[in-house]
Amino acid sequence: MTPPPAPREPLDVDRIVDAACTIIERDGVAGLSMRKLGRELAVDPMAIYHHVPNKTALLALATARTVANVDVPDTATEWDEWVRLWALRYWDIAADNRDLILVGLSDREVGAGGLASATELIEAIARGGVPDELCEPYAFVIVDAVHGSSLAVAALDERSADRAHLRRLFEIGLDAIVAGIATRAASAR
Amino acid sequence: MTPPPAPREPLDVDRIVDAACTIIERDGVAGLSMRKLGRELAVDPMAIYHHVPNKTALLALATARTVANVDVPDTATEWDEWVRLWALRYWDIAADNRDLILVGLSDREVGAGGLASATELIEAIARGGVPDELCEPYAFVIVDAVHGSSLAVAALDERSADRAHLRRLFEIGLDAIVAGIATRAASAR
DNA sequence: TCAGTAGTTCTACGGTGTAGAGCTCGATAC
DNA sequence: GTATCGAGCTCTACACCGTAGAACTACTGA
Repeated sequence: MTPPPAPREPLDVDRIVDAACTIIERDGVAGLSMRKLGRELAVDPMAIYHHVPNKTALLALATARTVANVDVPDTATEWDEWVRLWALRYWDIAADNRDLILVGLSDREVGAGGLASATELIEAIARGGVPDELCEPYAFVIVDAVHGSSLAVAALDERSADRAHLRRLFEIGLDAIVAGIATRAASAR
Repeated sequence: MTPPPAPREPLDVDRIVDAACTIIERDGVAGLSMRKLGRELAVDPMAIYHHVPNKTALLALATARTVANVDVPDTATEWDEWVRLWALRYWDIAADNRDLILVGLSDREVGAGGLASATELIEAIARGGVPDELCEPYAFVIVDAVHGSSLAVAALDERSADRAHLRRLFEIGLDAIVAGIATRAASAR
C-alpha cells in the first residue's frame, strides 16, 4: 500500500562534496564525519565509499573546490599590484576556511590535490624583473605567509574586528615582502 | 609471598609531558592517544586526568615545551642578522615538530599557551629603526612565514634533501622580507 | 531469461576521549 | 590508636569514529 519510495536521484561525487562543504561550513572540519555526511545525504554512510575512496580524499576534494574560489587578478595588472591582490584574496578565502587549509597543510594527500598552486604567482613575480631562480622562493614565501597568517586567526576569539585587524597586519607585512622583492629585482638590473 | 609491587613513583605533569613528547616523536601527534600514553606510563589512562584537564591541554604543554627549545640569538647581534638567525632556528624546530605546530595553529587553547611569542622579535625589528606601529605586523609576517613554510614540508615526501631545499627556499624568501623591512626603515628616517 | 554488475545497506571491528563511580592508601585530627 | 578524609588511581561504560566485508537490490546487455 505504501507507495514505493521515490527513487532518489543517485549519489555522485559532486553532491557528496557539496554536502561535505555544507557540513564543514556549519560544524567545521572536525564536525564532519562520514556518518553525519550520510545522514545529510539521506543515505547509508558506506554508500559514500562507492564514489570516494576515503575521508582524506573527500577532504582533498572539498579543499580544492574551496581554493578554486580565489579569483585570479587580470594579467594586465602591474606585477606588484597583482601579487598584492592575489595574496589578499587568497587570505580571505583561507581565513574563511582555515580548517580546510589546515588539513591541506597537515595531509600530504590533501595538500597535493588541494592547496593553491603558485604557478601564476611565480609568473607575476617574474614580470617584475626578478631573476628566474628567485621567483619560486619569493612566491613560496608569500603563499606561506598567507597560510600562516590566515591560520593565526584561530588564536583570536571570533569577533570579526580581530579578524579585520589581523588582515590589516598581514597587508602591512605583505607590503614589506613586495618591497623586498622589488629591491632585489632592481639590484639585479 | 610475591613482594608487593614496588611503589611506583607517583605521576606528575612533567613525566606525563615527557612521555607524550616521546610518543609524538615516535608516532606523530596522530599516534598519541590517552590509552597509549597510559600504557607508556604503566598507568590507567584515566589517571592522567588527575594531572591534566584534557588532551588539548596536554598538547598545549607539549607544544610549549618544544617551542621553548628555540634559542634566542644574542641581543648584541645586528638586528637583521638577529631576525634571520631567529627565524631559521624557529624554522628548524617547527619543521622537526610540524604536527605540534599544526595543532597549535588549529586550536586556540594550544596556540595561546604554546606557539612562539613574538616580543623579542618585535624588539629586534625595532632596533632596525622601524617605526613603532610597523614592528608588530613585520614580526607577525615573519612568524607566519615560518609557520607556513615549515608546515609545507608535509607536502613533500620524507627525503631530507627536499627538506633542505625547502629550508633554502625559505631562507631566500626571508632575505626578501628582511630587505623589505630595511627599505621601510630607511624611508622612515 | 539469465548472468553480471554498480549502487546501496547492514553488521561488525577496533579504535577514540572522557564521565562517573569506586577503590587504596597515606596524612591528619581527635 | 583509631577514625576520617582526600588525593591519586582504576574500572566500567558511553557515544562516537573510519571503514572492511558480506549481502541485498535493481538494472543492463546477451
